[in-house]
Amino acid sequence: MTKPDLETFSDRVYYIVSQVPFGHVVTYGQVAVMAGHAGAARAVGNLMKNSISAGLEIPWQRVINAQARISFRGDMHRADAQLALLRQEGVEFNQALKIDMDTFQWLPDDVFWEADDHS
DNA sequence: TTAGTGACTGCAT
DNA sequence: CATGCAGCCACTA
Repeated sequence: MTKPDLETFSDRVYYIVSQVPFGHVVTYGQVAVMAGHAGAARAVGNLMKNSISAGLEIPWQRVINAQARISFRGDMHRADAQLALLRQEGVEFNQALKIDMDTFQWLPDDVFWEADDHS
């Protein structure tokens, strides 16, 4: 896979999320690591939120939290939409609204970006 | 340049 | 299993 020469954290995040396969999910923390900024999970969440107002067309619904659940810390309206979208993709939720990560989590073989020591 | 913010996390209660 | 809380971090005003 040839990855674009993206410099900024946000551009990398948007690129990574755009690569998540239909019917699969990734966690905020996972995306942060893949973008070379482990620990920036919270920032990833902010970017997903911004992506909407920015009008970016990315599969933001495929990004969930480390508990394998949709984050309801944002507005419920968005959470409901996310749940519906994922179900449409075939992603299944158990009674506790949790996703079976062994089945649906996207674990790419390729390394996107190595960890950034500074920046 | 600085302070505030939040779609996060892991650990402790 | 459910809360609470203190780090963490890029983005914005």
